[in-house]
Amino acid sequence: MRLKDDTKINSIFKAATELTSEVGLDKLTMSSIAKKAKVAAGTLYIYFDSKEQLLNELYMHLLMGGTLSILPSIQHLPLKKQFQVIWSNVLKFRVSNSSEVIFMHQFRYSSYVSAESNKLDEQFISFINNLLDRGKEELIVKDIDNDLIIPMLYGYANTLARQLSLDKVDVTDEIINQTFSICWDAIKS
Amino acid sequence: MRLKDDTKINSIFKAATELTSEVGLDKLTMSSIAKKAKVAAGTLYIYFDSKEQLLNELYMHLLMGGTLSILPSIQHLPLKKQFQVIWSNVLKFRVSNSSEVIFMHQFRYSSYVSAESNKLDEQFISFINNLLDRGKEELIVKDIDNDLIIPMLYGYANTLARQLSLDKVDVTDEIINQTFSICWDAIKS
DNA sequence: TTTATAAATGAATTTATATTCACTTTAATT
DNA sequence: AATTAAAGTGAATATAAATTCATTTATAAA
Repeated sequence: MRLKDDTKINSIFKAATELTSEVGLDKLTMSSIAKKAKVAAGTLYIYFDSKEQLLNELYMHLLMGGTLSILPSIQHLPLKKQFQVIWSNVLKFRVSNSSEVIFMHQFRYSSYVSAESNKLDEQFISFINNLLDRGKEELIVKDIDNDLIIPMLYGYANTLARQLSLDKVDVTDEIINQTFSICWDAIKS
Repeated sequence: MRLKDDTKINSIFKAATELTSEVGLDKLTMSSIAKKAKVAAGTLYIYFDSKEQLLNELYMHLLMGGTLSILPSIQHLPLKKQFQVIWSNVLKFRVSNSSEVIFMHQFRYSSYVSAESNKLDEQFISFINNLLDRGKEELIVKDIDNDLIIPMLYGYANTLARQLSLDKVDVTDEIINQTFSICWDAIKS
């Protein structure tokens, strides 16, 4: 008997990601994914139960391979340095993977998103939460509810990366330093 | 002869806005808009050429009635105060008009958005640009490219307002002050 | 009142796209 | 090499939603 071909899932994911960044999530069709991935439309249903499942799997795949894997084991570094490493990684990753970021952004606010996808998202938030709490203990982070701080980091990263990608600016060290100084001044006490 | 009924456009806009916040832009259908607005499906096509036009008109309507009208005539106030007034207005408006904000957010990143809608958007950005430039002249704002600063303000406002709405937190003066201190520390030199 | 004209209706049509399925191909197992 | 079970195909089907249009209704003007 024949076995499933893992590289095929990659082509499917790649096709869906690129198409979304080209035409938008709302114009993304199963046939166009199939065509771009060079498989038959029916094949998509061997690997995924539905369009909804395909998109959720893709989202979780990108979240794990990208944003989450970025959280390095940097527990030993001083807090500010940890934030800086994360900021730099997130920004560089996002700008050099702009199709992925566009897909994630559009998917994140669509009605396709499942409970499971949502849960995975919270892992990243939770990591930042811990970092902020420690910063407050060390008295170097403003004593403001994390729920009021995190949207700044999250919203800024999203919006900035999207803008830099669209403008095809490449992320120099100067840009990283300048934008990080904005972030850090925002949250430091 | 019979005349068009302006209140009908309002019901249509209201229905489309609320439905988007309930089910998402990608599940928004012309029939559901018609049903909720208590008009026949065909009636929508008397007022609008297409779904695309309806959504763009709605977006521009919200942008003008909401975000843009928020920019007050406060030219006489000191710069920091101007930012504070705008921040407070934007936040309060966004949280108390969460359906509108959800619609605008989902529409903004959809493929429906027309060149005209895009252009209107830039008015707001341009106002902030001027404010930042003056801040730099007065040496109270960081000497960093506006394109690196604005995404912070814009992304933070979006993400924060969305979060506050979802959590049904109401915008107290304390929240406004705390979040504004985050913004201001971020951009002040 | 009557007339004329445009608004309003909603069922019918068109169009688009997710999903299925009868069939073909592939490759692991015997 | 033969067997067989699952992958792969793509045209056909089902479904859903945008748009049209023949008809009815409301109202401004005569």
